[in-house]
This record gives sequence, structure tokens and C-alpha cells, in this order.
Amino acid sequence: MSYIKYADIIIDISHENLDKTYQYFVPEEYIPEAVIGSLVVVPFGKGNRYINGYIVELSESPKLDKALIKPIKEVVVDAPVIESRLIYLAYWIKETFGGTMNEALKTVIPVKKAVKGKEKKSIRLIVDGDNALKLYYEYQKKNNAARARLLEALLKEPILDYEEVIHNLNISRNTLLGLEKLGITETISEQVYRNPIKGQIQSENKIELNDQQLRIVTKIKEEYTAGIRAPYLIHGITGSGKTEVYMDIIASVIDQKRQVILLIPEIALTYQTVMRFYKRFGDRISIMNSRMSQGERYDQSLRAQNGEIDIIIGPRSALFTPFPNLGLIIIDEEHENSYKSETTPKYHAVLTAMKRAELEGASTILGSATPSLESYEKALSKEYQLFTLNKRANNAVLPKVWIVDLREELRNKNKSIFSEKLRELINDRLTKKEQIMLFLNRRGYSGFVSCRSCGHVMKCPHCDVSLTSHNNGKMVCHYCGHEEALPGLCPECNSKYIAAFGTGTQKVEELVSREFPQARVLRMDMDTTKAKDSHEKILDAFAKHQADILVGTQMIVKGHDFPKVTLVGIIAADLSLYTGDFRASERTFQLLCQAVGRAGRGEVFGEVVIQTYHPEHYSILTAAENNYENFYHQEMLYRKMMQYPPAAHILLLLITSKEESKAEKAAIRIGEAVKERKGEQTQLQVMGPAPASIAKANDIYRRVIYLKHEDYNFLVDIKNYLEGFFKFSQSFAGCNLQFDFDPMNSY
DNA sequence: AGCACGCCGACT
DNA sequence: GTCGGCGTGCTC
Repeated sequence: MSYIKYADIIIDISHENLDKTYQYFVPEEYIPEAVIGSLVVVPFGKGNRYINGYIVELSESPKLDKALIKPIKEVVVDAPVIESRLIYLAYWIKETFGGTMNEALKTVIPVKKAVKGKEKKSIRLIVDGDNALKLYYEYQKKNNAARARLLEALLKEPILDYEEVIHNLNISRNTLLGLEKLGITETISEQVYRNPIKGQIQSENKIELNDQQLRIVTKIKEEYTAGIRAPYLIHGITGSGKTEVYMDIIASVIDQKRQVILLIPEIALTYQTVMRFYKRFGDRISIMNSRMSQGERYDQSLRAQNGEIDIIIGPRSALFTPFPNLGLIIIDEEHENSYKSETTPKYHAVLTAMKRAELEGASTILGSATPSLESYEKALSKEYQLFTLNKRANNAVLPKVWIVDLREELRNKNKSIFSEKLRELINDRLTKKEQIMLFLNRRGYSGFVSCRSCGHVMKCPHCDVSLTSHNNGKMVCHYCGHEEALPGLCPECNSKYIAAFGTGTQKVEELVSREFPQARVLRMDMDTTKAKDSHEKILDAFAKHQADILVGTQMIVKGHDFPKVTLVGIIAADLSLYTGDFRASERTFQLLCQAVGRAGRGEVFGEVVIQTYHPEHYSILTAAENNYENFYHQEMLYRKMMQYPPAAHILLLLITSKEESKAEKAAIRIGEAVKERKGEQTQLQVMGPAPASIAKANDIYRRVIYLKHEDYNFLVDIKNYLEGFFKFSQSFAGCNLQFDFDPMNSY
């Protein structure tokens, strides 16, 4: 047995130049206390001044010349534990999902370096104008060029931006320090906390819970107060009032002086939801969103750490809010894709939340109308406690669902995108002055551009995906943004029959206007919501009944209440069904359930029309009758048969390089390495290497290898082995290797 | 961030 | 020569 002798340490100084680890020697007496996450004091720099750091990795051998390595001075035992817990969490993320410790730390503590530098600091003149002018002449005479330069600028503008001073005026930090010591200038760093909505009056608006809600609230509160910390899954159909359940439990947890993290998918962060929470919890709550600057996010962390807030609501990254006494993590709509990070480390917020809760003695509540198969499987095997809400809160009834076979429509010579049934119902609602939502799982004017004569498809020269045509006569790549004009003639066969195919929201909007000229139509998709607040404006206009029909993509079916909507039309349910990844059925089911849930939220009975070429598909049938259980069992059969998660686990290896040959060679070598490591483990399935389905993105070539095994830990072992192998072999120069466990995106 | 080093012009 | 101002680069 050999002993840990060295520790990699990150230095607790907020500066990007120090954004890396330093290796120190661990004296023998400290070995027991020196664990990952420990706060240590180390000598640093020429003067060996003592500064704080955190242990991030332990090793048995030195990484550089032993003579350069200094010993740790002290391991602080009674340190505040928030940061060290998060650092341990970063370590766990790195181990479980791949990537380097640095990458993991940046996701967990993303704020350190950005806080100083950017908009935060500014330089201010603190002597009066006359004196400044005198000093300016004096420095000019003494040839103190930098000082004179700065004073000249300050005479014009007494407060300057720090970054501007350093870069544009070319003033070194030394110069600033000198002037500060002389009492001529000062640097001020704004510590203004921003709160998106301030000064709201706290008005308690408690809503009466129904018996189902009450049962859940009582049970979880009871367990919580008794000191039981556990994971729960609430399976509640759309409109069953999960938010009220959350609020009641949150109130109880903060009464017990513990803090709460509520994760929501970015898209569901609506003004209405936020206001409900503000009204109930006042300024003890803070909202985080992805449009916030690093500085603003840092403010939030500080406030959390200082005990100024009890609740944070935000997307995935809010999971790492440094609360000193975390009591509860809630993940709403836990099945959402956005809980899986798309960048390394590709961590899943649900699993990571479970780990954080375990480390800090907190409970976890997952909520969804359509739980992920992963979570539901764990609930059935009693790993999570399962609760069900199957009554709509205000006794609204589930809508009537019509499934329309589009093949039948075609046989009846109906070539329009509206089936007879849908047309009939739209007309009916328009005369009744009720509202309609039309849902399409595609954006843009229409789909790909292809030649009807030779079948040639226009593709992006950088990304190997088909270009999407837009109304302005241009084609755009949705991966890299490449644009080119629609060709008049096919570049392959010179035929003039080259045109856009497929249907997009814009096209649907056009067709609606043509067929129902009396209707006022609004469209909501990626293109119409690019501008700030446009998202809210469109929804607001629709809520005020300034339009009769709302046409849109996924985003219209997520979490908005429109009581006057009594008809939802799904133009082509199949669009998400054959996308070529193993979660396609699940995603289709989720989308359809959400769309169905939009109809009839008010007092009037609602109807839904699902148009499809595959009316017999179980995703569509089970969604139509809102039968999650049934869907789950059928889908699980498929996953078990194919050994897809959660029946087994997948590790995706993505190998990228600017040179195609390098990517290919590296992929082959990695494939061989996997097989070597696999040895006698016949259970491990290796698929590939193969070009990724997006074989080239932004001029970088992509190869993939899929590994399948029942035991997650076995895949982690392969990952660790490959990480080492990849780092030490010269033949991978110019290549990159990424890992994704149980992927949710397609590659 | 802090510190030292090396370069430069100015002054005793 | 020496001193102070200034820019740069390094810290296990």
C-alpha cells in the first residue's frame, strides 16, 4: 500500500491567471484530514505568503520537479463546509460523467473569475478638479506618462470603467496601485444586488388543497420534520396543482431554517409562475435565469451564502447555489432534456441533485406529468417514494381526443394540412369566439430543400445537415448559422424543380390565414421569440384574446394556462416519432400529453385533434387517453429488449478533430482500447466507431462509439481507463474525446 | 492578487 | 550611479 503524498490545490484567489491547480506536498501528519474538498493553507508565490486553497485531487506521485513543490502549511478542520462540499460534488461529477476537474469546478463554482474584471469595477477620481489638473501637469513634467494619461482621462470623465482603463488606456495595475496609495484615485467595486422584481408586497394567498394534494404535503412534511431525508417522485397530470404542493412543502422547510432550491426548465420560467412565488415568499426568494450576467449570478450566490435568501428558482445551474443549510431540492418537469448538460461535464441535474442532497442531508422532490422512464423505474423499485395526482385541481375535465389518420385523408383527396375534423372544429371555435392552439414540432418556414427531379438535398458545407429554407429566399444551417441563397436550378441535374419541402410554423400560419381569413393568428417559434421579452408579449397578447389562433412549436405547449383555449390541433404527431434516437417515442408521448393538457383548462370542455400517419403507435394511443402507466410498460418492453436506458446504460464516446483522418484514426484506436479493456466481459456491447449523424459541425469532424452495459460503474471504469489512455498517448494530438452517459441529445 | 524583474528616463 | 515609474510574467 502506498500513501497519498501530493495534493492538487486550487487557490482561493479570484483571478483567471490562477484558474488552475497547484501541486503541494502533504506532510504525513495531515494525511488523514487531507481529503478532496478540504480547506488548506499553503505558502504561495515568491514571498510565500499564506493563502487559502481547496484540495481538488490527491495523488501518490509528483507531477513536476520535486524541488519546486512546497508543503501544505495547515489543513483547516473546522472550516465552513459549503465550498468544500461543492468541491467534493464537482469531484463526483467529474468521476460520474467524465471531463477534467477544472471543467467540473467551473460548472459548480462558475462565478469566481468573472466577478472581478467585467462590469463590476471602476476607477474614480477622489481629489477635486483643480488639484487633479495640478497633478496632471506635474506628472507630465516628470514624464510619468501613465499617470498623466490616466489623469487626463479622469479629468474628462471622473469615473472610468476598470477594464477600459487597463486595456484602452494601457495603464498597468502597478500604476493604479501607486495612485491609490497617494490618495488620488480609488477603485470601486459595485456590490449592488439585483432583484428582477423588487418591492413587491407580500400577500399570502393560500389556496385550498384537494385531498390528493393534502395527502402528499402531509406525508412529506411529516417525514421531513421527523428528520427523514428521502427522494420523492410526484407524478401529477397537467393541471393537477403540483406548484401548490411545492409551495406548501417549501414553506415548512424554510420554517425549519433550511433552504430550498427549485429547478425548472428555462422555458417554464414565466412571469406568472414567478409572481406566484413572490407573492407567497416575498424577498426571501431569488430568481436566476440564463440571460443573467455572470456578475448577477455571483450576486445570487453571495446572497445565498450570506443567508439573505431561502429559496432560489432557476434552471440547471441553480442546483449549485451555495446555501449553508440546504434542506430540499425540487426538480419540476424532471423529464425535461434541459436538465442534461450539453457541455462537458455532461451531468444530469436529477442524478446530481440526488448526490448533493445525500451529501448535505436534504430531501429531493421530482415532479412531472410524464416522468422520465429512468425516474419512474426507480419509483417502482422503491428507490424513490411515488405519489400520484390524477385529479385536475379545479375539477376541470380532461379533453376529448380525436386521432385522425392522415393516410385516410389523402385517400379522400384531402391534400391540405388540415383534416376534415380539424377544419370543422376550428370553424366551430371561431364562431363560438373560443381560442385554438395549433402545435407543430418544427420551426422555420418549411423544411429541407430538395430536387424533385433527382432527389438532391441542399446541405450545409460545414455541418453535413440539410439546410432549412426561410421565407426571405435564403437557406440557413441551424447548427452553425451558415446562410446561402435558394438556388434557382438544381446544382446536380440543372432541373428547375428544386424547392422547399415539409411544413414549418410559418407555413402553417400562412395556410391558416388563407383557409380561415376571419381568424386573427399569432405565431410563436424560435424565430419570433428571438427578441427580448417577445416570448412574453406573444403569450400575453394571446391570453388577452387579441388573437384566435396561436401557431407554434414545443414552446407553446409548456406550462401556460389559457382558459379560453378549447381546441388544440397537433398538425403532424409523427414529426418527433422518427428522429432516429431511442428516446423518440418517449419524447413524442411527452409532447402529446402536454399538448393535450393545454385544452380545456377553464370551465368549457376541450377537444384535441391529433393528426398522424401512424394512428396505431402506442405513443399516440396512450397519450390520447392520458395513460402514462400503459405507455411506461410498453416503452419499457422496448428498452429492455434493446438494452437501452434504464434497462441498461449507454456510454457515448465522441471523438472530434479538425482533420478527418485524425478523427478516424483516433476513433479506431479508442475502439481497440475499449476492446482490450473489456477483456472477458462479454456483456459489454461496442457499436462503432462510426461518423456521427452530424458528421461535421463547424468544420470539426465527429466520430462516435456507443458502449452498452447493465452496470453503470463498469462504464465509468472504461471512461477512467480511456481518459488516462487518451492523455498519455501522443497519437491523439489535435483530437478531442468527450463522454456522455445515457445521452439525451443526438450526435 | 501580489511580487520581482528588467527596462527606461531623470536627477543627485 | 541610483531612484522611481512602468510593463510583464510567474506563482506548485
